[in-house]
Amino acid sequence: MSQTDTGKHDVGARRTRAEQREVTRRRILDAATDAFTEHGFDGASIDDITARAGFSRGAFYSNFDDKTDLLVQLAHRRVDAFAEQELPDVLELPLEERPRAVAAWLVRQEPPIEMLLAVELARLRDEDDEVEASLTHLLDGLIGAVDHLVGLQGSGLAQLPAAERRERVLALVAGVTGANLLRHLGVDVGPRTIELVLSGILDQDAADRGAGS
Amino acid sequence: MSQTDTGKHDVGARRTRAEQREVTRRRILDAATDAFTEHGFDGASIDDITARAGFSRGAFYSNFDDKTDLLVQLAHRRVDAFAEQELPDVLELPLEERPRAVAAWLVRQEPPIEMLLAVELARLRDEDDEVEASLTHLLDGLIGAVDHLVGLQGSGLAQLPAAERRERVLALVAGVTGANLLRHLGVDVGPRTIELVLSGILDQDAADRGAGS
Amino acid sequence: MSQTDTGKHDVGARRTRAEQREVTRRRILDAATDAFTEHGFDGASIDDITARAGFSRGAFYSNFDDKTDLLVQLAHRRVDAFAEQELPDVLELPLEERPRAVAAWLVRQEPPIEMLLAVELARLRDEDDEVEASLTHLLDGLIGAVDHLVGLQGSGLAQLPAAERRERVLALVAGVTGANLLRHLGVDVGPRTIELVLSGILDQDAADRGAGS
Amino acid sequence: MSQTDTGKHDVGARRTRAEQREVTRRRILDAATDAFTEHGFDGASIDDITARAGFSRGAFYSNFDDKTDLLVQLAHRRVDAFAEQELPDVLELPLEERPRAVAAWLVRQEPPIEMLLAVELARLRDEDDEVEASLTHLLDGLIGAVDHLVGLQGSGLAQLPAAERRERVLALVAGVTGANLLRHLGVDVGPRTIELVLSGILDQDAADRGAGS
DNA sequence: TATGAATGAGAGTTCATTCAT
DNA sequence: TATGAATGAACTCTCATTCAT
Repeated sequence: MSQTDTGKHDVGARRTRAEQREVTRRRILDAATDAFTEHGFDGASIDDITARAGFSRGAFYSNFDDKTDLLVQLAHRRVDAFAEQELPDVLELPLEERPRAVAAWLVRQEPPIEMLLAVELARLRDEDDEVEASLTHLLDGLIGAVDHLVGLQGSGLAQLPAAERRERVLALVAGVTGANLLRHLGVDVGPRTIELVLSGILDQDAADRGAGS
Repeated sequence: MSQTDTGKHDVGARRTRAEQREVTRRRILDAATDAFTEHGFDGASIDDITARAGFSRGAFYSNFDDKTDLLVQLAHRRVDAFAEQELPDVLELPLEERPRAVAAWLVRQEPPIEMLLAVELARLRDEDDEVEASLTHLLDGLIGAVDHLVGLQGSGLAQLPAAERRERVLALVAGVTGANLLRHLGVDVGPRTIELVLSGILDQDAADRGAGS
Repeated sequence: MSQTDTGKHDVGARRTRAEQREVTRRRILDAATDAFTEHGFDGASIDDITARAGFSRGAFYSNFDDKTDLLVQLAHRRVDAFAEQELPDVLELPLEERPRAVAAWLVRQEPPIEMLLAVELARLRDEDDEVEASLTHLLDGLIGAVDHLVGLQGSGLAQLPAAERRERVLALVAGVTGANLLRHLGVDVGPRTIELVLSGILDQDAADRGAGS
Repeated sequence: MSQTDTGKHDVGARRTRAEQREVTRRRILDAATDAFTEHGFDGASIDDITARAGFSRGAFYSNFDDKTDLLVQLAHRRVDAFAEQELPDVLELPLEERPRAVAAWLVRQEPPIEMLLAVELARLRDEDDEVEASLTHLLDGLIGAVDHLVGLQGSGLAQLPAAERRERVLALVAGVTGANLLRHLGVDVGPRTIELVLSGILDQDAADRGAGS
């Protein structure tokens, strides 16, 4: 959005400026993550967010267009972070242990703020095209990352027809999303629960049976 | 959504005061369901809700303590409605068709507003004991209904140890919840996806494998 | 203040309509006195008042035009009660004891709600002619009663010129009003304080000196 | 709330902001004085007050916590103003002229809003500790100022025992307060009335008589 | 006469946003 | 870039009042 780069006088001071700006942006985004988790998008005020970050409200408007822009930037950032992280090296494990390994990895993805952001983006999408794009980007990023993970399985599922494979991926995302939501609500959901969800989907036999129906 | 005519002078039925009050309450609750789905709890104003219901703002405060009370009442009502409805008669079906039948039933549970209400209740629970109780009631109701459904399977899962059975139930709730959330976000999730989630959990073999690990 | 006697259909004594109405009015006026003392005119709601009286808000509008009317009626009632009560028989006392007797009597006039009512009436007088009349009536009643009391002194002050006598009366009213106000505010004002105020005004010598200046 | 100035660029035009803020505060307090006098505390709306001051409603909340805070600040300000002003130099006058001089000074203390503020503070004192403190401060300030004035008399009253002196002071405050209240209600109370009240209290003979009883 | 559901104006307050500094 | 005073729209909630019962 606001890339600025007013680079006219490229002295040494300029890089410091850009760096400082980046630090400010990051601190506000971090504070926003906390505030949104705690009070929701509407419930978190700009004042609350900037105060957490140690700034006045003015700093916010020097770095973001408005509150919606903050949401969009935050969503982008979360997708990028999600996509960039290390995936578990499941290929080295025997087939029957893979679900557990994937489950453990997914559970580690906390806090599950992505979906809360997504819900807000969905609410605002009619008012702003950029929001719509951002929501799509967020969902595609999540689904794509899981799809990539499934592709690593090396056998069976990797060779499923595209449509069936997408069903599997969506089922995985749904299961993990739901489990995270339940945890967010205070329900005691352990890795075992997620394993249960995953094992059925990843299992070749179940897959066959499902594909056959 | 189902705007009963505002005809105050009903044809034949003269309503008692209590009945009229109940009608008003129900229409406001219906309107709130729509408004919350569309704009979220914070985003939906009392004015919006009462206008949808065909009343003035004051009618709301004549029937509810405040906005939080509305949320609590709505949650109760949804749980009750969920618990009271007909469960699919899966026992008449062959084993392999049961997941699909259950999936179809679960998909029918629209709109999937329960979890959105739950998220708001979770946000408010620290400020109000009644909210905390309401959230617990809501979750227990959902989990209990699914548990009851699982008990109807008549074989296999019904005889699992309590702990394992609870894991299965939570996994089912997580899967369906997540799928509904994805649909809410505009992702094209069909019954087939939910079947995939369910079949693995309900499947006896997968169950054995899961329990054995 | 709670007369209770919930028995709406009286067993023995069947009251006439007019009597019942008068009872309702009186209970509401009593409740209003308490509520105004506690929360002020604006701060006391019709609901609060009627609930204290054991009625619903509808009973209020069956007996009074509106809230302003209640204020007017209450003011009238207080003046009447003030005027009707027994005045202290100061003539039997020696001159130097009279101030104390009058002070004791004045202190007994609690709660000092008349002036609080007067302040509200003064605020509303521009909007309603009846209010203006009511305020005049209230003040004339108070001043008149004190004037009458002064007249009882039998000597000295009773024969002062009208203008000077009015000054004396106003000074008395001011002193007592102020003392009551201070008590209302929690200041520890005893009868001795009021005696001090009165003795100077009632005292013939002080009067002469005052008139001579 | 008390963000001490960032004090970075501390030398040039930097006072403007703090000064401007102070101007705004003062104008709102002035407007509030008028509005409260006219409509009372409950009757004066924030909108009315800020509009009189030439600001928008938001300016109010930028300078005060809430309406109660405004009341508290206003009370403090009035006490300070009262305490800081010049007292009449009564020592230069002959004894018998002192009451009149004091009366004239007291009458000059307009508008007599202090007691109206006090009544509101008394109403709110149970809900807020700061209000309680403010009420005490207000009353102590008024009583203290009058006590100081009495001390200036130089003879007689200045040497009374503490208890008796306090009675005298309270009597003075009561008299003046009551007279101001009557004026507020539209009663024609002149300086002569106040003189009457005061002369009796300040008078040495009356004092003796009072002390002797 | 008394009830209480419903009305709707208006209050206090919050908060995203602007802009002079 | 960052500050924070000021704006003003929008919100929740209160309450005097009406009216069908």
